[in-house]
Amino acid sequence: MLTGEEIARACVIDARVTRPKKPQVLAAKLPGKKISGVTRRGKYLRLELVGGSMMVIHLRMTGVLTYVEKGAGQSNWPHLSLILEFTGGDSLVFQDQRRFGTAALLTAPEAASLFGRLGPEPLTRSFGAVQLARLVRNRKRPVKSLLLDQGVIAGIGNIYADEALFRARIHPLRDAGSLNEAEVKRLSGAIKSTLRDAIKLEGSSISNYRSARGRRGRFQETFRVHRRQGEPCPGCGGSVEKTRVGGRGTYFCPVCQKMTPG
DNA sequence: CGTTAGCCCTGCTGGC
DNA sequence: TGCCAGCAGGGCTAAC
Repeated sequence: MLTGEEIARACVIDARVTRPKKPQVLAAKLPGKKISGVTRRGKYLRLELVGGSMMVIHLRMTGVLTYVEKGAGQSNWPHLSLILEFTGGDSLVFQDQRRFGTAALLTAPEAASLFGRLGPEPLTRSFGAVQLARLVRNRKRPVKSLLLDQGVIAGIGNIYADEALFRARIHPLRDAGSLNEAEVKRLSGAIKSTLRDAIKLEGSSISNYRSARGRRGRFQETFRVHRRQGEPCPGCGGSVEKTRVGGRGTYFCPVCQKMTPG
């Protein structure tokens, strides 16, 4: 249980994890801090600390956080980036194969500034067709790059954008502003159902992702188009195609996901 | 307002 | 079998 733990020591194993800030700051400032809560905003994991500051962790693609209980025994941890040791003897281990992940200690105003730049949370009750319609209105850019823009909607990654657009039967290159009312409604529902299903299956373990309890996710077993280039579309049996949108690999069914409104 | 390119990084894949 | 180029992607900056 992270909430209530007091940090005894912060060991930065790989200095790249704190970029662009200096790694010494964590080791100097974290000891003695108590965790008052654990929350998520977009793709950021937040350890809220008593006093208002915040430890903000972003796993990117290959980061893995593991909660290790006291007396769990020795374990070999490849790609170690950071270890937080708690006064009770438990610890939190951050591994990251590709070293893209980050951990930062932010003051309350710094955190407010970072999270204030993020768009709304798609899984909240207030997010729906009405709010999505406002976000796409007059936006002349591919709907997929809009979905990936964290300042527009928070938390949608490449996998989930592809899968949500397929579920909504919308071509990833459609101009966001060209979506009609029915399409906006389908897309808002598809975003929610895709994210909910992924959470239920504990995420997508394409390579090394593991939950905090060390388990692999299973959402990748249910991908309908993502990374399925050349395979049959589950909707029509046609061939799934691949293209690039905003520099990201993009998978879709050209039959089910039309460029024309409908 | 918007785009693309490049950077960061390492492990896997495919071609020869 | 072994080598090497290319790919994967989230967030950021720079250039346009």
